[in-house]
Amino acid sequence: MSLSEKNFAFVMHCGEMGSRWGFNRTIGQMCGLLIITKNPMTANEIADALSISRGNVSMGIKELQSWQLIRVQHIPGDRKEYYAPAGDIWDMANRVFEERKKREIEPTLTLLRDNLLDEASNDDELYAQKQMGEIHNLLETVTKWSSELQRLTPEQLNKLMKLGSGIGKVIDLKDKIFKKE
Amino acid sequence: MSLSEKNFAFVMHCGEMGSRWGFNRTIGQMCGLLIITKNPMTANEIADALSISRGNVSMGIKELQSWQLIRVQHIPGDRKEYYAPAGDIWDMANRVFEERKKREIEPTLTLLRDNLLDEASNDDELYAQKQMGEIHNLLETVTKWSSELQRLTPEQLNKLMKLGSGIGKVIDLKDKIFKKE
DNA sequence: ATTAACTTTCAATAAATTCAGAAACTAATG
DNA sequence: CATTAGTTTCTGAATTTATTGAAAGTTAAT
Repeated sequence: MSLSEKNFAFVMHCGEMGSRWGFNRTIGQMCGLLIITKNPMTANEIADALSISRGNVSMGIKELQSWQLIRVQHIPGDRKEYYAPAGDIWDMANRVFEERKKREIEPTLTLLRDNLLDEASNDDELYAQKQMGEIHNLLETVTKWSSELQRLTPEQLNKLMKLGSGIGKVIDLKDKIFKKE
Repeated sequence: MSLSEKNFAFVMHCGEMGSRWGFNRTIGQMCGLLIITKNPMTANEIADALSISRGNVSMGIKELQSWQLIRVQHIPGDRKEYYAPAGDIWDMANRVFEERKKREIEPTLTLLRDNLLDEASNDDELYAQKQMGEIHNLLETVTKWSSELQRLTPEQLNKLMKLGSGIGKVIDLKDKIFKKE
């Protein structure tokens, strides 16, 4: 079974975006392919569909599993492993987001925390620490926020978004309520 | 003037994170360096501080300017260009975020919009389109949300965050209000 | 108009990443 | 336990990306 032109274009696009999203081209393609393919696929089918080596597929599978983006399925009486996306689009996006947070934010937070523990011993260090403090705050805020948001279902999120002229209003809203109650 | 050990560690860390944040090692280092250095620096000072070539610094500057992360300053009676961060940490983070949205989300949105215009001509395409539709929704939501959030000052954001046990509550809040008013 | 101070560009090279394909491994089957 | 169907690991080649340093470009002062 080979891909329609449009579906193929999508898969190739996923490849091009792959590295921006945190993995590499092949892995991006594999991910896109599995998402738009109704039935789980074997490693060989993936290799054929994308014209890449079997070994490469194996590596890619390992990587996608480490991101928790795909899962293995077995078909009774068949020894092959079948791969499918792990969860719906929303789930997958959350996982990517989570993983990227781990890679892009957490290491820096750790370093900054350490660094901020020590006293600054001169003017340059004082200024540097001030700036690092700012970054630290920012990253903590982003982290907290994203975990709040991830708790919401897409529906809740949509609701929230439709609040009107911006989330800023919500703050006023909240103030109003606290006055009333 | 050379960096203290701690500041140097920070700059090197920025380098290591550089590629994760969307640029490369050198550019990450340059960005970190300029952020923690109180006074604007010349290209040569940057090259010295990081032990990289003058040409490389020039490239890096161009790139950082394209991200709108640094700006040039002139000192009267001095022909050299002095570089400094453009804005505070919050501003810079917003710019990085904005730029990454442009690179990581917008191209996909464009492709998906195109792809979703056509009728699916068979079962496989139908399923694929359903999935692409999901991705499209997700990305639109993320895009809208992030622009809402970026309008807020850090203070507003903090206020919002302190709403208590999660932003989810705000939705209930909103429902309550609509009943009342 | 020439020089000096500085910046940018670009071709050559170095370094890192990706990938195919072969070899090694694992587990089910007879 | 030997065979076979399947998966994983590894190596070096190819590709891509980053970096240098020299040459070209720019600008301001003399």
